[in-house]
Amino acid sequence: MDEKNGEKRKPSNAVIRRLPKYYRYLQELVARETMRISSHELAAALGFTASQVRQDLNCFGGFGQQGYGYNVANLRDEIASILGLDDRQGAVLIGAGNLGRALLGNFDFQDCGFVMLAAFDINEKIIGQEINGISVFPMEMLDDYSKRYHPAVAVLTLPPSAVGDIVDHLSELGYSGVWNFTNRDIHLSNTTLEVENVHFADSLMALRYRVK
Amino acid sequence: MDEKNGEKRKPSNAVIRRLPKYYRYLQELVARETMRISSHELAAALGFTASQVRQDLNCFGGFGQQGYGYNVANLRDEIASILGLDDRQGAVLIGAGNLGRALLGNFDFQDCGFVMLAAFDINEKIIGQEINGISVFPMEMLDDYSKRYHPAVAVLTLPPSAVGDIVDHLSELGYSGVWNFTNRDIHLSNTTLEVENVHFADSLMALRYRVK
DNA sequence: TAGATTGTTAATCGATTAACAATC
DNA sequence: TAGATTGTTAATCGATTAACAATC
Repeated sequence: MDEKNGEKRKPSNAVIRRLPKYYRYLQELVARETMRISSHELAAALGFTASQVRQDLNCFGGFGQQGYGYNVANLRDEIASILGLDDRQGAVLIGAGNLGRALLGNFDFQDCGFVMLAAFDINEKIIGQEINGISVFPMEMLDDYSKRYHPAVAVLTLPPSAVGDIVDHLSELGYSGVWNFTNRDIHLSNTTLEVENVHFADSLMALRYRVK
Repeated sequence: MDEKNGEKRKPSNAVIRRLPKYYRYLQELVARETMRISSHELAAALGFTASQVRQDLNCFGGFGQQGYGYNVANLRDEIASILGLDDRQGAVLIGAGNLGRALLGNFDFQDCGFVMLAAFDINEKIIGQEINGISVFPMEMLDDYSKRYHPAVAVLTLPPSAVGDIVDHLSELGYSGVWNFTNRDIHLSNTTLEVENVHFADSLMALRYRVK
């Protein structure tokens, strides 16, 4: 096979994490009706280097044209497709407290390639509510619901104390990813569950270090 | 001077971002009354390598002891001190919507070396409320308040459309950092303002890529 | 003392940057 | 065509890993 068929080299994590930034900026350019952009311009706007931009994009294919640059709308679409944003997967939210409700109310899951299907909570006062069109079901219904609708991803916005072994359980239920807002890192090697940790505290501590 | 006085080499960003993870885990160990830990154990718990752990820590000093390892409580304190968690700086929150209120209500700013002083909003219904002991003032009071109390950091939880040139203004007001939850990247080179971007969308898109 | 584990230097690996021929 | 800019290879830089003498 000799590593020549299909895509070039497997994109590193660093590359993947830059893709949303390209996407977001290209989206802006489309809105402003900009037609073309060079790797230099793109780099300048995002604080990267032109080399880096070209290297990044060439992990996935040659989207540019010599002497011209990149077609903005086309590149935006290509990156959307690489990330999977052109195809929506189901998601549920577990823990409809303040943060959970803030996400349900304000965050655009569709933009990120997901459809928010339902929320689950243990709090009687919250169960039965509808937030931005999403119903909050009792936690006991999670299993049945998951088996019926097969959501791909669970958003964990419950208190750290309530996490327990829910992650293993989600894996058993067939989830393929977890967006983890609980204040504990989840790193499993034994399952195929993809975990994306969002650590507010880590982020703020890094800022604390820098403002000393 | 020859780069031999004081700390060894300047810690890279990658190192800084691992410090909160060490800190968090050491905090747990202290709670469990574990006395000592080796670089191997620490590495295993966090998914790093022992070499990496020792390299990281030795950016700041030799906190261990041959044949023994590291004293848990001592190392925890050292890292807290490096991050600045042993000294609190003032912070204000700008935009007391859902996300802002979720942070005010649930997030422990003290743990991260800050004291939340006040919140600001333009919404009449929110102004005057008190959330977890923090008063919400009208946006117009931000300037006076900042000049009087000199908070170090502003937490930006306002809608992207409302951001405008607030960041430049904060810089003028003497802020030294911004914790940015608005969905636009802020990268300035001209000011000394430290910016920490929290990008939910980028994070979820990265997960979307991995669950394909 | 013998065993364990650090601090630190050297080797490796991977990611970023530079350079340039290809070509629109 | 001449100028611009890509795709890609090579060079550099930085971060991670390995190795081991120092030493508790």
